[in-house]
This record gives sequence, C-alpha cells and structure tokens, in this order.
Amino acid sequence: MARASKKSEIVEAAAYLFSTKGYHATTVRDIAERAGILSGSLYAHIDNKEALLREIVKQAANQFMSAVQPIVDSDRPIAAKLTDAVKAHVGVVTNSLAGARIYLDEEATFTNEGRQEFLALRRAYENLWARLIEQGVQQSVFWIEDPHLARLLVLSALNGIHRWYRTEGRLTPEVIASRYSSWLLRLLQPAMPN
Amino acid sequence: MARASKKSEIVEAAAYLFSTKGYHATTVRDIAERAGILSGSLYAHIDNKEALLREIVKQAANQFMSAVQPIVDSDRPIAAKLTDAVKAHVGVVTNSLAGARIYLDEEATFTNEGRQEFLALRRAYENLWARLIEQGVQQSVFWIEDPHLARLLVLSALNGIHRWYRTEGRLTPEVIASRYSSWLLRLLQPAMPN
DNA sequence: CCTACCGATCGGTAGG
DNA sequence: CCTACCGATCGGTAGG
Repeated sequence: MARASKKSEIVEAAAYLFSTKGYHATTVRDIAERAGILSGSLYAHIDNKEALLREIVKQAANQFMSAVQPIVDSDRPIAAKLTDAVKAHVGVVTNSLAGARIYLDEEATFTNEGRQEFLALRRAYENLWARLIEQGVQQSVFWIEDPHLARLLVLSALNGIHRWYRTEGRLTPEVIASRYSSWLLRLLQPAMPN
Repeated sequence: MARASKKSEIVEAAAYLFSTKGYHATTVRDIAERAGILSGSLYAHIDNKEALLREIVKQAANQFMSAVQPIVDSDRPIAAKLTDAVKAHVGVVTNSLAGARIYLDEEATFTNEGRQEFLALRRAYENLWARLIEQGVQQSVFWIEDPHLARLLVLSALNGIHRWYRTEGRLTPEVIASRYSSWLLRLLQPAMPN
C-alpha cells in the first residue's frame, strides 16, 4: 500500500476499528489516534463519523460488484462461472477483510436513510448471485427446487468466510475457493438430474 | 409467554433492542422504556448493562446446546441425525430470534474476559457440529476431504438463516429445515462415493 | 420503582 | 493539523 494520502489512512484506520470493535464502540478519538493525529484534526478530512462508515461500505460494495459482475455477465459455461465467482468473492474477502466485514455484518448499525442506501448496495450484490443461479437452472445444469432458498444458502456460506478467515491460517484463499466451489456445485448440480 | 417476571421482561426488551440496533447503540434508557420503567429503576433488577448482554447470550447458548446435543449423542443413523440437528437449529433460531441473533452475530461487542466466556460458549456449540460431521466421515456415510472446512461451510449456512428469516415470510421453519438438510446431505454425502 | 443527580465521555466546532 | 472547548448524552448511584 505504501504511504497513501491522509484521507485514505483515516479510512483504513476506521475500517479496521469498525470491523474489530464495531462502529458504536469506536470513538473518533480511536480513529484519530490510529491515523496519528488528534481527534479535532479528523474533521479537516471527513464530514463526520457516519460519512466515514458510508465511504467504507461503498468501497467494499464496489469491490465485490466489480469482481463478480463481469463473471456473471460472461458467456462461459455456468459451472466455470460459479467457480470463478466464488474465487472472486473469496479474493475480495481476503484482500479487504475489514471493509468486507463491515459491508457484510454491520447492517444493524444503519438507521433511516443510511440503511436504505446500505441495503440497496447489498441487494445489488445478492442479485448478481441470484442471476448466476437462475442461469444455471434455466440451462438445466443446476437442478434444484426453490432456487431462491438455494441462493440464500450459497450466500450465507460465502458470507461466513470473513468471520473465521485468518491471514496467517492454514487455509489459503485458493484452497477455500476451490473446495467451496466444488461443494456448492455438488449441491446445485446433483450427479443424476431427476 | 403471558406476563412474566419484571426481570425477564427486561431481558426480553434488551434482547430485542440489542439484536435490532446493536449493543452499543442501545441505551439503558431504551431498555427501561421498553420494559415500562425509568432507567434508574433498572438497577433494582440487573447489575449493569453488560451483565444483561451476558445473560442473553447464556440463555441462547443454552437453547442451542440443549436442542442439538441429544441428537448428536443419539445412536440413530447419521443422515437422520443431521436432518434432526438442522431442524433443531432452525427451531431455536425461529423461536428465539433476538437471542439467536446476538449469540451468533454480536461477537465484536465483547472485550477481554467477557469475550473469552462468549467464545467458549460458541465453540462448544460448534464442536457439536464438528462431532456430527466426524461421525458421518468415520462411518463412511459422509465423504469429504477437509471435514473441518466442510463444517465451517455447514455452520456458516446455518448461521446465516437468522439474518433473512422473517416470521411472516413464505418460508416456514419446517420448509427451511427440510430443504437445508437435504441440500447439506447432498453436499456431504455424494451419490457415488469414490 | 421514582426523583434527582453525578462524573465521564462522546461527536463535533472555533480560531488559529 | 493543534489547542481548547462545547453541549449532549451516556451508564450508573443515592436516598427515599
């Protein structure tokens, strides 16, 4: 990352703290300290604490969307698309762990307008996965009753990864992605349809 | 539930608020208001705010453990055990939604000693599922490389349910449990082992 | 269970 | 980016 701008240092500090202690348990003084300044000086770079949260979520949403959307929109075989999409998702989680955790877990933090915007971002990403599964069903490659519930299971499985993933752990992103995708394919695409 | 004791009314109010807005965003005044008293009066019933959180988590942990443990320890066929365990888990989630959400999602809230106790409770429950899967592997009914990662996928899938479940929704606990368990069996127990 | 209140800390601002 | 500070609200207490 090298030495980025102060603004991005602040955003990174906030993302780390929000993802570790939660948004409300993190004070602007915590954030300032981690960025190496005093709390009053934060406001030369940001509007307020909540704007910081929104920026983090937007960045994370963007990374997930731009990683997975081209895969879903491509015309490769559906099984390859699922494999690649899982790999892309795991890649974003493991590369941007703090942001991903906030994007995927901090729903309760938002209220009112902020919540609507947040949910819209998440829904857009979830719709990507819904489309992927529907494509497989329409091509008769996937074979499941209730594709909607199946999508919830798939997304839940993926959205759990950031909770137990450790950078120093035995499980590399590649191993996680390859096993997960083969298992999910096994689930969606039974050996003998009908 | 009828008219329970004031203490349990307070616990229920807190569980609802913690699960909806998060622990730190909930004030003792919020809790008192929902329990129909003033904030100072809370402390005739509870030690402090954090003790309330711990009690909620302990109750939820207890419900999950006592629902699933007897199933894992029984000597029924492994596939039936998995089906029943999924049903039991979904039952607790849908019956005690607020407590389950806090138990399964509020990890970041805890610090220091409280966190250790919390993680121990969660680990005990996760170990139950690890045992169930290992039993299936040892009996050669389940057939997976990396049972540890498979357990993480299974638990992630289960632990996602409380996030999208709605009491008034189309998906009843029975439907969710039966589809989830058949899918997870399909994943763990491929049609043609080797 | 209420009244009355506390010290601490919070997010944020003014003026430089 | 700092110094100095603010009003508001927080969790919790004393005394009845």
